[in-house]
Amino acid sequence: MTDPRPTDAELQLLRILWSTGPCTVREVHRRLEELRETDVAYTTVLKLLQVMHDKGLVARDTSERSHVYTPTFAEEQVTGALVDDLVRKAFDGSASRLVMRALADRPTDPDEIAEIRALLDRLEER
Amino acid sequence: MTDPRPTDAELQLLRILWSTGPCTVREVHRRLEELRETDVAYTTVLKLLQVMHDKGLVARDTSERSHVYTPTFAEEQVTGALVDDLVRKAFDGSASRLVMRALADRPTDPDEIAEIRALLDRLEER
DNA sequence: CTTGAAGTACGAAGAGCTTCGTTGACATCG
DNA sequence: CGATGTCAACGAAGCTCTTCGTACTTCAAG
Repeated sequence: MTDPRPTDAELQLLRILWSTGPCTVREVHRRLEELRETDVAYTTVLKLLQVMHDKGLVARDTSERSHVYTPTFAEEQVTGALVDDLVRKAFDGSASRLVMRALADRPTDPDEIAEIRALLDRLEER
Repeated sequence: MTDPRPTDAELQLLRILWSTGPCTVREVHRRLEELRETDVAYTTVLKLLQVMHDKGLVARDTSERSHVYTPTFAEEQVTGALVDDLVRKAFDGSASRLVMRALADRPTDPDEIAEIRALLDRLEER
């Protein structure tokens, strides 16, 4: 199992793949350009996806001329790994310290607060 | 105001400065080597601190021959900026989504859960 | 005054990330 | 068939980050 921690540019493409489902390079490129304002060369996206394939971050179906790319890790796995990484490097391994910092000095929706409470309830049941 | 987002190596040094207080290069180097197992060249730490000074991450007192370095940002500011960054890049700007991910699939101390609840209470009072 | 220790400054190498141009294969339409 | 458009592959350039060696400065001890 490879390390499921993408770089920034890779994460951006993964987010497109997660939300859209399996895509050709052309589709990813189109979605990327409409997401950002700026232009991006087609070959930039192609190369990035090839690199991601080498790293094991995406699988590809080459049966058609236009290859189709799919994420190999679920979104929860990848974002979880990124959170782990930050917890380790910036919060001495304490996830709760990260949580406190994420909530402090930030307006948070009451509904979301309730949702977090519900999760805490579930956690305490073990 | 410069961007208070350090790289990984820079963060490691900042953490030493935050916990120990203003330090000379020599002191940071010693603390770093005892923190990690591996050896690090003295000039590596020196160069890193110089780069951090150029970026505005640390201030230095050059009145003595051994310069003394101090963080220019508080720990809360820097870790907060890192959290912001991750929230933006991986969670579509939703801090609560990051919180949920940080708590899911992770054994969390009951005391810490209580602490988070207390914070949520305080947040809701506004 | 000379020598050695401790310090700073500087340049450069190597790695990884991001971007893109060029090339060659392949299909499609006239 | 030949021109045109689409695609994958590849290499390379430019950037940042990290690491370290070398050279220069300063100070103190003999």
